[in-house]
Amino acid sequence: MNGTPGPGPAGGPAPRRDLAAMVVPLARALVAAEEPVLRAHRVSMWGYVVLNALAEQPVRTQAALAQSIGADKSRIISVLDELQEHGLIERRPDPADRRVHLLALTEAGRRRRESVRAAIQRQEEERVLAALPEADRAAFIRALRILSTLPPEDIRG
Amino acid sequence: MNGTPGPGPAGGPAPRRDLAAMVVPLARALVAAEEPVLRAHRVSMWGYVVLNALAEQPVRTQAALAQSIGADKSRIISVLDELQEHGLIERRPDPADRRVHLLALTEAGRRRRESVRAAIQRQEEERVLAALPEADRAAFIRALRILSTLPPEDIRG
DNA sequence: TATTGTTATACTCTATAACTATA
DNA sequence: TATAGTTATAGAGTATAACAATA
Repeated sequence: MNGTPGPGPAGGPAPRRDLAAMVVPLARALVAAEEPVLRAHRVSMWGYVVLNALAEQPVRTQAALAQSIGADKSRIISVLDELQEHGLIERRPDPADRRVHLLALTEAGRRRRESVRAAIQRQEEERVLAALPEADRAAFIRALRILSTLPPEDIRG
Repeated sequence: MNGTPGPGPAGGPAPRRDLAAMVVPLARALVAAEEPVLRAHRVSMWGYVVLNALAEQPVRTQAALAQSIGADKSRIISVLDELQEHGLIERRPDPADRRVHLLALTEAGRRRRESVRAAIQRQEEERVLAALPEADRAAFIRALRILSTLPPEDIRG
């Protein structure tokens, strides 16, 4: 309700809520906001995560892909199955080691990812970033970029 | 690895990852960082959320409390049981309406919440905010404060 | 009949552990 | 024997629905 909640006139360090207490609800809201967009584009949340991962770092084995998105290797299998059925990725056995499946985006996959991304980011600009003082937007995104790529160990201690 | 990933020289709007793709991993890392602190203070994550909620808006019914923290009323019951066992909150039947239980922090609860909060925020200053350019820190917190209190409907559309 | 707190049930995710095929 | 991918099982967390007491 008010801008500076909390302790009285005594002063002291300006009180703030814990970062987690602010970031977690924001994360939930952002994910919820993506859901209708993803549905409209016929892609699941994990499917979109995988499309992004493959677009950012072209080829990899399934285990490496899983690790890069913080998932278990068993968890992404149904996701890959579905993406493949829809023609968005290719899975081809590696001639050099027939145990591994080489992963690659198809052209359709690349296009799909682009249109989902455009729709999501447009919504973010209009509904999220627009709520911020214009002078703070760049700093906010800069901070997010830094913190989201910080190794979790650095944060845990 | 590099500051400005992505598309080549063509230009266009500076590419960025989706906000959700940055905020979700950050949220996970922040929660993971709180866990050892909470364990050391013998409070569960949900317990701490409840202590904070009660400290910020003193008295309320269980249903209202649940709603204020985005949980189902059935989900907080075991949490309240445990906090009460530990003497951190009081649950007293409302004389005016004997269906409702009036909730209140005990003095021990208030103190416990304060020490957990101090420990968590100290860690956040040292490990998270310290990673940001100093000029960006205030803007980052300002932005979080605004966005985390934005009604989810405003974000979803 | 509607509402508060509670308990019981079901469902969704996720992690773990077995299994196969290659190496 | 060790590893990549897959499948099956089990566990945690959450939501939904039924219940008793009170209004």
